[in-house]
Amino acid sequence: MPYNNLLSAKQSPRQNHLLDALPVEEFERLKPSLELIPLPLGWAVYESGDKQGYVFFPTTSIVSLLYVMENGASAEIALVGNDGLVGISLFMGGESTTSRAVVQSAGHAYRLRSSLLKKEFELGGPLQRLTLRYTQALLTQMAQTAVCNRHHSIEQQLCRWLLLSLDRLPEHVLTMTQELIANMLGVRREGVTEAASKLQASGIISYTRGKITVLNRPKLEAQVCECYAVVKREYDRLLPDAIAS
Amino acid sequence: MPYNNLLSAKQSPRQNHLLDALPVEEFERLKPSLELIPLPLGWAVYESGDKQGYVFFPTTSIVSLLYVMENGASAEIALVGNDGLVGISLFMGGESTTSRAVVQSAGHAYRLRSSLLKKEFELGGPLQRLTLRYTQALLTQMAQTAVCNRHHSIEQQLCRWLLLSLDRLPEHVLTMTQELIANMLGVRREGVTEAASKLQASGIISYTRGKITVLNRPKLEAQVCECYAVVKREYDRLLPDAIAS
DNA sequence: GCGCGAATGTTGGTTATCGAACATAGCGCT
DNA sequence: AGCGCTATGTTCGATAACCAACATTCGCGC
Repeated sequence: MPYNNLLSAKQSPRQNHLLDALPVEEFERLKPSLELIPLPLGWAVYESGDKQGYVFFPTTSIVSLLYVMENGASAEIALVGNDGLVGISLFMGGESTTSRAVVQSAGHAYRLRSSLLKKEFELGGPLQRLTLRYTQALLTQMAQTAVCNRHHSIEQQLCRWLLLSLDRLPEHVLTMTQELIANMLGVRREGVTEAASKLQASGIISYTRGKITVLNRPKLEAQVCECYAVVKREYDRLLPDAIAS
Repeated sequence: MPYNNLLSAKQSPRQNHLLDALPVEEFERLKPSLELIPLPLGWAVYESGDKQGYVFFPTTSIVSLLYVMENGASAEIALVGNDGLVGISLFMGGESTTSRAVVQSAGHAYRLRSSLLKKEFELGGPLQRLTLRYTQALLTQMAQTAVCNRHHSIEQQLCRWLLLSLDRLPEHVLTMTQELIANMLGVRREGVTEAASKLQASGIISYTRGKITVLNRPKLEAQVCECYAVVKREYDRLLPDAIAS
């Protein structure tokens, strides 16, 4: 049963930057098939190797792309929020990926049948241009994740992760336990506890069980490694129309 | 001045798997513009932020995509050899990337004017399909690099790196100092020395100044972390026609 | 065949992160 | 209001990789 928000797609702008950046004509073609659905925390949008029937354009949710190792340990590859879409392998031609996509922050997303997006993509128009540019931005995020994993401390990585998440949320508050953050970053929970308490001591964040509030974003940005800015600049460069408010 | 190898393009197969996988018609369109040129060791095919006039299809060379940090430290993001092409940002729409591309193993590559590739890409035919699938494979490699950087020891990463390089070379010999490998992996040279001497002690490799010979590939494969196989499987899955001999 | 420079080997001390085990405390539920 | 679960805090030793300085040795060019 479709939601009645369905009809209001595009009514409130900035729901999803990719959709917003589509010219009216293209958007109108997709609109009847876009369904706004809730994404519950922890839901696996897809598993490694899954063929996906739908792609998702998050509005208020954040989806984490992560790889789960044979021994169960995991590492986040990239974050997708209202700046992008989940399911690029559809139009990249692979139909599936080696990573999982898990809802990291509950919220909503527009769902679209894969076949429809693929058809629109193959027209070679604005949607193709946008999704490919988005994919390049995602690529940069992955590359920088690799760099950050190699060279930076847990504290710096936590800062990067907080900022990336914050940019994709309407609030300054993250609903997220330290345990979950540790899974994302691929480190131990204790490491996150230590880093988080330092940030709290500096007055940059405050947290209680499962809720993290960013109190002083400028200070957070002063503390983060270069990786955050590199990724942000690249998103801004590649998707200006999808970002300029 | 074009090389006379130019005329012999496609005469010796398996030079570059992407080019080889193109249907005759598409290949014939590009053929007159493909120039086989030497890529000298250490040459920067492009720098971070460069707009690229050419794309490169390596035949016997390997190009390393790496990010150089503000403090000069670096980390490899991915390897490109005769399985792919250097310069995907061209058709992804960004025209440039945040990473550098450096020749890691000297050899040759076909060079093609960016404008020509872009034109062919925009036709939406087999070349688009192939390059996008290749990009997804590259994406998997990047993701797995991030995972490996997070979770695996220097020795495991060295094994992965050796195998990835080996797969892209005609020989079982790598011309590469430990210092350079350390730069690629983003670790200290001493760490590589230690890992390499362990591998040598096990009879898996042997090396003298700047030359590494893989003596026992099965043993090397038994030692490597899962990251190698994940990447290899994904390349095989996404580009079967470009790989089946 | 010699020597210089580059590549490799070695050492001791330092740090970040891990791993495991356990202590405390806040939230939500009844 | 209190209980219990779950989130967070803390400790210990172990380890992998770092950093810096130095020793050795190979191979290329003269």
